[in-house]
Amino acid sequence: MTPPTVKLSTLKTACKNCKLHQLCLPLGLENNDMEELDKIIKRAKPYQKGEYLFQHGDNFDALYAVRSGSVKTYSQDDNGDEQITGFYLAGEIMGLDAVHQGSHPCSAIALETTSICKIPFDHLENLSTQLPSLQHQLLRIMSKEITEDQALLILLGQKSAEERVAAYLVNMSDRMEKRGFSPLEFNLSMSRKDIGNYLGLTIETISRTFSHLQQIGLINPQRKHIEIVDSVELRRLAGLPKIACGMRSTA
Amino acid sequence: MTPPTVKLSTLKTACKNCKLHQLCLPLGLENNDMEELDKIIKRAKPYQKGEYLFQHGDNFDALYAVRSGSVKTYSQDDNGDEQITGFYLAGEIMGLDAVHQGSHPCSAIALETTSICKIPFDHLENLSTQLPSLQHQLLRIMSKEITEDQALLILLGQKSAEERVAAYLVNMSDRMEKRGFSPLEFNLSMSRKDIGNYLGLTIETISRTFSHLQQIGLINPQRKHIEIVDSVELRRLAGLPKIACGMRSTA
DNA sequence: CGTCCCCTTGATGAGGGTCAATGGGCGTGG
DNA sequence: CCACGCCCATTGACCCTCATCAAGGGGACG
Repeated sequence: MTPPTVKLSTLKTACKNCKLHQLCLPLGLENNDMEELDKIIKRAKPYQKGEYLFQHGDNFDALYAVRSGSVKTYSQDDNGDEQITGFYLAGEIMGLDAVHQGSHPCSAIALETTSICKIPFDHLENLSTQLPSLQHQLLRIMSKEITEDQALLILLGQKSAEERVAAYLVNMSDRMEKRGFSPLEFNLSMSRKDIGNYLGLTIETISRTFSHLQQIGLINPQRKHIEIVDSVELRRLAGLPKIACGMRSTA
Repeated sequence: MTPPTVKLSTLKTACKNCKLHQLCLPLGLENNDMEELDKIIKRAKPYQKGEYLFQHGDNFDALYAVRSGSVKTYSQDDNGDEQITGFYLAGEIMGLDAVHQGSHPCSAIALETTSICKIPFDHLENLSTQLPSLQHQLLRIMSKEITEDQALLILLGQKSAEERVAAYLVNMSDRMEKRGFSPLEFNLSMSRKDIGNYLGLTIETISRTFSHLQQIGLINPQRKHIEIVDSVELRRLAGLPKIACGMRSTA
């Protein structure tokens, strides 16, 4: 099932009333600090599927936190080759890579109807000097982004197609669970093509690998809907014996 | 030529007298702010080739800035697969990925005799709340790390062996130039094996690609010593028409 | 001078890319 | 409500790049 549609009333919820605040920037903030953060956050109308949040080269002025829905980000080089660098779910923050250049090095597109909290970066920086716990959390989130990119590097540099797909599914499963959804049955908002690009594989390989994982009884894919049949074995295949270890997780 | 050996006297140079400060953390700091930063930095004796700066799982308490020499960092997963995530030259900063977990997710090994500035992270965080320009620079450096990892993702996800190697050489060339060395003639401190691992290729493929690039008159590799014969064409092959664009650069 | 390690080069094969055809939802319009 | 068309996904056949296996060269260092 897709994440439940969010009523417009809840779209404007303040951070301290937002059920995501344990997954998001406010993590670790006192209540009154959270109110300060809340004051600078802008909540606009939802983006439709396929709509750009920002594009490569756009001036950077704010971070984007997913409130509901999902987003893909991709960078492209001068040849036009595109690489999806991340899928972002509720509570996750985009735009951290833009701080350095002052402009966005990648583009972000909504994968479904998606609502967003925009956090003006200059205000956030100012506030961070006054709230050490906010500065700390901001640094932690950037650090996590690095860790996740590096986990993806291992995947692309060292792993077979099957290992990559298994790791991807395990990662999505863990992230679904963190958001209160079933870890064993969920919908992927991204296409096979997107998954393939993200994992450095072609759409055909993704499709074949899904089929094979189904044949050996690990998953049961029905188009976008994924049922994980044998979570233990899937994790073993992914090379992640225990719980999540890298890629985009949360907290 | 390897970067010139640094006399011990210069090892203890304060930030404001360090010729690297335009490439390093102090970038953008006023002179007296730089002195504040300087007070918290620790400069230990050089690491020998092959020596660990820190290892996967070590408690995180400081960032590591390269003063001279070079370092490789690599992460490993539960299967023991290793992926080199970066090569760090003078002025570049390691350990940013450890902020999130509070322990190092990767290991760092000196590729040659290397001197380091250790920056205790709790002190740095405290100082950052007092010096907005330091906080800003810290965020910029973390952001740059993300951008560079994402450039490597494009390389691993989308590019052929030849394109990867060409991009790697162009990147090294640009970084050498930023440090005042010749961009057309320099020494690689890392082995072919390390380059291969970094680029998601085998040592044999690296060797063959070097040979081929030599045959078509783009480079002239003599073991560790690389001469770039046709920089323009090499950049074109790398898909980087103009100047540097991604991977680890500096500033 | 010998040994070790790193690098180079060649031969072979597999994993996954490419090309092509078919199937199945879903949205749109009649 | 149904029909059409489009897009996404699946599956098969073939091929290419790069990994693997193997052998040999050449510095560096004792």
